[in-house]
Amino acid sequence: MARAQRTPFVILGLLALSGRRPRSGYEIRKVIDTVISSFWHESEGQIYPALEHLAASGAIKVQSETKKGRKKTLYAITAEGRAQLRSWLVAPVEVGKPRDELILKLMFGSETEIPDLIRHVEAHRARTEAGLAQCRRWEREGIKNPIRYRPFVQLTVRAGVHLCEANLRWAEETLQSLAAMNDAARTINPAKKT
Amino acid sequence: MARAQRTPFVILGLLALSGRRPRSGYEIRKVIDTVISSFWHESEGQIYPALEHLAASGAIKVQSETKKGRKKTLYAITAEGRAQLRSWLVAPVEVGKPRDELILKLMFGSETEIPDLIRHVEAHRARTEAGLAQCRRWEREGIKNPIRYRPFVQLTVRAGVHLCEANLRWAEETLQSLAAMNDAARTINPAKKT
DNA sequence: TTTGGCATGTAATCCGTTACATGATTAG
DNA sequence: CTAATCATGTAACGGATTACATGCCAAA
Repeated sequence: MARAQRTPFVILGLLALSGRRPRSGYEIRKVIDTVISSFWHESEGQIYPALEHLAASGAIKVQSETKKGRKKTLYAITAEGRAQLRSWLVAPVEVGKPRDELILKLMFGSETEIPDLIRHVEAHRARTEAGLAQCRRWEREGIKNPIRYRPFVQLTVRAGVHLCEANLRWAEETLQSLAAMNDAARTINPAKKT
Repeated sequence: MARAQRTPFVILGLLALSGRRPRSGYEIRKVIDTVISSFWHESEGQIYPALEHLAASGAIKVQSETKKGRKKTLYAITAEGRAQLRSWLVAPVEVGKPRDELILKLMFGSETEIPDLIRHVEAHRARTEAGLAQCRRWEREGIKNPIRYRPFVQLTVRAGVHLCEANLRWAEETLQSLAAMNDAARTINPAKKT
């Protein structure tokens, strides 16, 4: 049996949150790679086939619209789709198998030069700082832009904050350890460049 | 172009760390789902094909061994394989696309009952506590079991500690928020069960 | 006028997953 | 004796990724 596919539920969830307003496939794509991009992604080529399949199964309904000669296919969630979404929401969370390439490369650190590892961790720190800044912005935005599902968005933003801060603390600690290891190595072999 | 495959490099890395001792496919599998399982996994069906491919390309060499009538195929890394490993190790880390189902379900929290969300977060907390306990054990083991690559393992263990602690803090905070939201909801609609 | 964003898709391919198959050995 | 572990694989399937294709509209 194959792994449970979650793309349809992401679509259902976003259509449910959008309330009575139907959305086009393009809009769903945009929402996925902006508002939920920090904890979820979908491949481009998955959205439209999933939309088609959901419409065929009755979980969403199509409302085509022609505005200014330009046709859009808009989708709205049905009662059936909402029921499907709920049964998925209450099902136990399937925890993802870990795949952390940075940690893997550190694990194999004895096979490479310390400065290379330092570069990797510095890049990680930079990415994390950007992520934390984004989370902070979202926290502030949430306060002055109240919406029905805002409290839940805040929960996810807080997760981002906690995780980014932990990553930052670890990065600092690791950078210090690596610097110390590098100094020790240079003491033994002074030919090495910093 | 397809996504860069990392299975061969994981194998190469583990063979490099094992020093002069060659390993069987079975041993590699065991190592993957024990010592690096907290930050990396490989599917069962990937190891043997990857091993075959690496042997064909010259990155590893086969050393068959027959011990007590039982044949084992042992592999050791070659100079060529070590060079391939190093060029991968110094290449920029490819950051994984996020897929956090728990956060996703929280995001859609307005479509379900608060107690269901609480169960999800509690399960997450339990998993995280187990992970943290494991990391603590590894930290202690590392101290009394010094090996060549131990400092690098410690770096990865520290990452686990930082991340687990952050997850725990977030879980506590979130559980409190959810409890408050649940109380508020029950005040409005007292028919709901706790 | 040309760039970029809106809008909807398709196709090839590869990665990864699960499940199954097979047999020997060792510990309880 | 039998259950677990050692040991090596294979096959099918499906999901995911990337890249490409197409065309309209608005703004610079």
